Amino acid sequence: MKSKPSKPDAGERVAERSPRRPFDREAGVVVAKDLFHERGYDAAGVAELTRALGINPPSLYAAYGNKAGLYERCLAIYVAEANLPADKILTPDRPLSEAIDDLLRQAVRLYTKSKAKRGCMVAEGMRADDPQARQLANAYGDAAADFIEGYIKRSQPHQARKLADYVVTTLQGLSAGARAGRSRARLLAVAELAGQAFATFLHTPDESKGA
Amino acid sequence: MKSKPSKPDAGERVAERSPRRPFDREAGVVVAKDLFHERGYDAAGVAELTRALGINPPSLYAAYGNKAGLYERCLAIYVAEANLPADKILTPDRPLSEAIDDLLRQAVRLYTKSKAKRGCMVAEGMRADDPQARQLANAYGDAAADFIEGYIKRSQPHQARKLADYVVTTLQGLSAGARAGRSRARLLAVAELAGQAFATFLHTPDESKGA
DNA sequence: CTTTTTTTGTAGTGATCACTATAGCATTGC
DNA sequence: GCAATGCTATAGTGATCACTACAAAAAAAG
Repeated sequence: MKSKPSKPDAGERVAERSPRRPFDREAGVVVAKDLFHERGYDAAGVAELTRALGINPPSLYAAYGNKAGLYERCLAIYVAEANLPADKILTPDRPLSEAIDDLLRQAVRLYTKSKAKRGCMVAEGMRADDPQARQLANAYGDAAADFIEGYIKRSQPHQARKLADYVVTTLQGLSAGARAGRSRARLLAVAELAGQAFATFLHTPDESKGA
Repeated sequence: MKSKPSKPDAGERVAERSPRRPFDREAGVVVAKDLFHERGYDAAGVAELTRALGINPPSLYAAYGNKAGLYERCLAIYVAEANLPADKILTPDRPLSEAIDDLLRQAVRLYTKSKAKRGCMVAEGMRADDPQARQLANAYGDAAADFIEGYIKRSQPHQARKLADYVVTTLQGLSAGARAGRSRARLLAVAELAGQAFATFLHTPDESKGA
């Protein structure tokens, strides 16, 4: 993507002191993020986005490059907002099973916080029809999965991947359930079950036959 | 793979390459089902469908009503094909935890059987952007969830819903994982964990606070 | 045979998709 | 003030969406 070069050798004095603010780009990203979260990448059209931002299509493309560029920035602030602060939940000073249980519960609370914005924006973005959007979301999803695996590996180096896969799969299922309209209470019950299940995994050595 | 003639006295003459030959509706549904499964309802366009069926749009609409109507028939034969024969797996004569474990494992095998047709067609259809398609898929998804819940209720009448939610959530997570390209081995490991977790749920009384 | 019904192919419907060329307008440097 | 600059809105790009009017052609009915 391009940062901001308007011309190759034009004057470098580009409005650094009093930047005219035609429309707030950052605020626009927030609005677009909510719309992407609510409708999904594919269903959220450019016309709908520009209407929500109160701008016209050329302004969107001038500011963010294209639809995927705007989506990229939306994803960035979605994870930066730390709605599910994995680094705050998965801390080394608490028992592994307790941390994972907390992660799952807080995930459910996040996924069901808003009636409109259900589920995890990253997890849902990973299933977009547009390959570019999918790749963008996958990057964040993979990073989250690696983070979880790395955290588990501290306590359970042998089956960290398997356990991380279990957590990620559960999170994806919870996100799907939230998107399908399942109530917070029911999803919390599932998270609770998964959490206590995870605790039992740590007590059983490893009876899998592999694949 | 034509098993039943559409018309009793239509004769068996199946023109090989006639410019105007009637097309096999049943076979068309099978082809469309694969395409819907592979690309998803929204991404599978009518033009793509008609190209795959070797027909033109008017034939599709004359035969199936509209795109959603074709999708409905595809879903019907998808579940009728009994790729995941829940009624064969969840039988009353076997232990509950064993049956659930078997269900999860066979689900993973089904979801990862084809490289192109990943995941569960019903679960993925439940997240289509088109509300009609979503409703269609939801009908089958809810039926499956009710079936699982009813089966669990035989052995565990008190927490059947919670346990069924856990199983359904896990299935949705596995389908999402398969769709994301996660390997069969890793998903099978997750199914195994979820299966043994489910077994532990049956031994613990019920420490949940309910919803 | 002729007539009717069915079913196909050609072609095109308006709507919406992401995206942009162009020009108007406000701000900025001089 | 005056041109240069940058952002805006109007309007429209071709492509694709689901869907269909129409008529030729094949099969069925008489």
